Amino acid sequence: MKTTSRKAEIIAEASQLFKEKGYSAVTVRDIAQAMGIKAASLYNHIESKQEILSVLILDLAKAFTTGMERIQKLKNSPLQKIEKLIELHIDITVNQSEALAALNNDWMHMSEGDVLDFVAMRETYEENFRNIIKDGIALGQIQPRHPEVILFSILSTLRTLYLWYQKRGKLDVNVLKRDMVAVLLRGIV
Amino acid sequence: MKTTSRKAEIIAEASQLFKEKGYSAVTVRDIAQAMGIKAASLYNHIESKQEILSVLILDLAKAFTTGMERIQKLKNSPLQKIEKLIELHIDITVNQSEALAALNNDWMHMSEGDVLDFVAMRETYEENFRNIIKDGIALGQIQPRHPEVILFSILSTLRTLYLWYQKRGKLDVNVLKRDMVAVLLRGIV
DNA sequence: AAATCAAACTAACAAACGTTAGTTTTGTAT
DNA sequence: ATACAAAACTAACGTTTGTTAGTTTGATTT
Repeated sequence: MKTTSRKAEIIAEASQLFKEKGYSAVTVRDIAQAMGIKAASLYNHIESKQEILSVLILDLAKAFTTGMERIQKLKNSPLQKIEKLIELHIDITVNQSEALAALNNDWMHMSEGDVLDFVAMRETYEENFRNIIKDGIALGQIQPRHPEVILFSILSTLRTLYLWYQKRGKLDVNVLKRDMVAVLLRGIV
Repeated sequence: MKTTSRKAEIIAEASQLFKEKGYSAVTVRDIAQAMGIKAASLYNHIESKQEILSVLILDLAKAFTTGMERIQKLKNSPLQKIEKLIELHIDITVNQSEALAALNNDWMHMSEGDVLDFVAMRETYEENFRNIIKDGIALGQIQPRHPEVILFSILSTLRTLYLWYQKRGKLDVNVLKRDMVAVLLRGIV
């Protein structure tokens, strides 16, 4: 009863190394050693080192896109949608912090075509997020500040959450969601 | 009348490349080409590729430490000190965005000793920031939420500001400061 | 017992890496 | 003109890189 394919194991092991040292500083021999095999053996399962990176990043990008599409369809207010988006990021962070590191730091090392796909998905995601913020401002639910500053402030916090979660003793996810929503939406004063 | 040393020019050029591709993906031949010289010629001015990275990161870390020490001595309230810290980060971002990228992403590629120095400086900085937040909570100036969540939320936004500043048409610095202070301290609702 | 198949292995490759040694060029001061 | 120092050059080095080719191992199926 094999539950995970060998390829998936390799990708999981590689993602941890990528998170620690970055894609370019990790060699295929590092990955092989972490698996307890020789470097050449990896190529029975993967096409290239770059393929590992692309699988990691593009799968995760799709998860964000899917989540955004689901939330957009809800009959909620803009503010409630932003709460859902914060929860989406936290859920993904908790389950995929290694892939998140690669997505944040190493996307430019994918093949040219994959980079184009990724950047397009990213821009669409940000555009959708920005529109929800603008809707909230139009409805008077959100303060009339530059939407770009609001978007950036929320997204940068959520995107680097993976660096803190785990270092600080893996806080309870529900407590984290509640506190993050409070701080990001209502400030600290 | 030489105004900048050749070494400083190399470090400036390298920092731009590091920002785009990361330290490990940039070769000394890349740096040399950007300077219009051969790779070996670099070594008339620098000791190693790693030295460039360490100069970039440790100089910047010292700027943060110095700024923190100056602000701590002020006779201001905790909230006013946090405002000053936000302004400190923005000033540094505007003037040194390339070095900030290296500090955020490539500090682990310095020599072992330099990494230890850097991590110690970083922890001290965060500890001082956290204490200011705690003072604000004790005084009732800041809402009684987990200080760690507040610290993380503010710092992660400020640390990744370099990714947005410039992409979004180089906003006016004073406008940026005002908006960032408003969003980070008073939220968006 | 024979055949199959996934997954490991050894050996080697050409290219790219950071760095060194020694030499030549270039501009400035004597 | 000569001397000097800064800064470039050519040539090469030993390693490490990602990857390929062909072979062996070990378990499962026929």
